[in-house]
Amino acid sequence: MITIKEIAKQLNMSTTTVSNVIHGKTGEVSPETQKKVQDFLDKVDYVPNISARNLAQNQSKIIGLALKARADKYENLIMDPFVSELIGGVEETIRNAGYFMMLYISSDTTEIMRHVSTWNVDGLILFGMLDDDGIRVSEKYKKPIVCLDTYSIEGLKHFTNVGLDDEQGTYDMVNYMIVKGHKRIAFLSDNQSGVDLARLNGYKKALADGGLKFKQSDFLKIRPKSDEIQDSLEEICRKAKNFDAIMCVSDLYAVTLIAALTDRGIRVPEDISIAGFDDNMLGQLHRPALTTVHQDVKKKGIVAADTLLKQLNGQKTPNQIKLPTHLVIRDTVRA
Amino acid sequence: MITIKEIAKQLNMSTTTVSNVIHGKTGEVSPETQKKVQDFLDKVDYVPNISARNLAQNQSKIIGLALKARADKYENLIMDPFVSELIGGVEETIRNAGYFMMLYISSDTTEIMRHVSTWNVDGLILFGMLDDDGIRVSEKYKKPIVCLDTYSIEGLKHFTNVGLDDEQGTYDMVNYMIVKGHKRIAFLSDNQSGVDLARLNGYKKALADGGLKFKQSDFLKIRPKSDEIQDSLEEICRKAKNFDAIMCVSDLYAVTLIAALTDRGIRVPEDISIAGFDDNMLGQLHRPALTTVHQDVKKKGIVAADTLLKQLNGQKTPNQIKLPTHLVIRDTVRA
DNA sequence: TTGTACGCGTTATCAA
DNA sequence: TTGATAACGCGTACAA
Repeated sequence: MITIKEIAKQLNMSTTTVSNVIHGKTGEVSPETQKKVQDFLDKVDYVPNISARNLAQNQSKIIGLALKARADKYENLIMDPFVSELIGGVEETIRNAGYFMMLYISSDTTEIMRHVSTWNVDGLILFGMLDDDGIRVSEKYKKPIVCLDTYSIEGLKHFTNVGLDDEQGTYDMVNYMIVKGHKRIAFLSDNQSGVDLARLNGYKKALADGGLKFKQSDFLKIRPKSDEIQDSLEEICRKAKNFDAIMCVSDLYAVTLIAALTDRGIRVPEDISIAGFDDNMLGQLHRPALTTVHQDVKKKGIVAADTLLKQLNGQKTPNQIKLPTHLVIRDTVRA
Repeated sequence: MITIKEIAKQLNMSTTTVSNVIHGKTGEVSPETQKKVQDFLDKVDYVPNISARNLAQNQSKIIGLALKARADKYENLIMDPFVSELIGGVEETIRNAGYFMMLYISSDTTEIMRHVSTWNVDGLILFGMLDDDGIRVSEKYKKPIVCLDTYSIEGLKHFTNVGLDDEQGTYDMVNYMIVKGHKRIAFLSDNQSGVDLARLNGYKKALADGGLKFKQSDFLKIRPKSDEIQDSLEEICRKAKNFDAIMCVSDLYAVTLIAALTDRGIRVPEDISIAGFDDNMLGQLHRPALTTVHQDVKKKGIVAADTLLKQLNGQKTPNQIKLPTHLVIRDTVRA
């Protein structure tokens, strides 16, 4: 691990000169010395010490990707194909821009913020924030933040959010179900806030526009914790008799539900139609192939990272970026 | 971002004292001053600057998780449930031990090593290394390394490898197939080195022990690149007629294959039996549920991180750690 | 028990 | 065109 100081000593020159060559400030140094340094550099393959650089420049070249895990979903979070696709998109974009990515998963916002400030992280991508988190974050942290799939959180409103046209997505799908003759359509999710709420609203709107009435019992709540999910599915499958179709809030839940239904002799789509949301490999590899709402998760990650990079360069970015969705009609909704 | 220096100034004492209190060196400082500092600390919530600390101590508290992506599989790598489960296990363990995780994905070993040395990473978890990578890595990097699923790579032999009893896993499954009356059994994979080779060997051994002969044509090669996979599957499905069963090297491939077979009217397990390897959600949610070899991927990540942490504490660790596998008999191998 | 002073590797300022 | 030197924030040996 050779240092600039050491190089300067061996070459009988000052650290400034070496540093200038390293940073390509060609105007500041004569061609001869330039070459001399460059040759030496090639020989010893010098690697800068980022800690020292960070200290001197008060920046870190780190972008933090903080995933807030709901306690009841932690085990699922990292397994969800959604998350890994997202990470893939973000990591690639960040790396290509010469930044580094630090991944932090926690259910404790305070902990996340401590982590971020010790490392003097240059920018932050936040996923899974809700309720009062926003205020605490924006109090502590004064650098660029991009949120992902975050709806109207007080205190985060002045940050850019990269999201999806969730409402339109479920609207289109439920509308499609109605057109195909389904009347009793349920909605399945594990909560009613944020993204899930938006998708629920799209579903309700489609019902209303189709002349159907939404009843509280049309909302099916799934409890994803591993010690509750079986009971939860049992209950949902019992209620399934009352419906022609179920709009699920994610592909994961759709596929999980279909498996549970199949185990109980209820056929999809003959007995009941099921649709998902995400269009990930879970549904693509499923047979019958899952009818679902497509979103480009990797793109979401790329756009989020790109937006943050723009902010880091001092550019303004819009308050909301909504990526489109489209229907992927396959085989789990009866035609 | 308050600094120790600033705190010392405001409290009219030296930085040493403040630093001592922060590090709990209670013997060095009187109870009164201790309390005074502590109170102040709580009020301003001081966060240490890690860059400065790293520089002073020549360590980073960072553990690098480097995933080497084969160029032909990059898009699949991050989507594979295997990787996200692994990341989950590693991240959690590292975080609980007070370390930080830096994730780096690349197909270029040199790039990975540059990254690692700039950050002065304290320890490294390496996944997906092969061939000559090992030598280059161990030349550049003199700190603890733990490899994951790495077989006998020259130059990495003196590092601990956390792996699986891959050979036993496929042996057990193929043996089970034979017991159930299958005779013409193929093996499907995308390469024949490392983990895949070990699993192939287990398969061959089971064939031999069952009195069956292995022919070169029993190896089915799948090409996972998105522009080749369809052709590849077409070819494999054509060959499938010649077999009673196919042992797939992963659940992902097993499920992919079953979907392709189903699309062509070939039924599993009635017409052909399929087994996977991994036991991830892909197979669990599949119907018919996938018969597969179980491995605990999250545990693998945890063990790898734990092993590295031990080495960081100066403990010796064994050269090889092999986690067990066991059969999960479900519905895709005909009884 | 407390304080002073220096080093870690880099960048930046300013003088030569 | 080059070189001294100060700063970044922290830890620590050593002096008081």
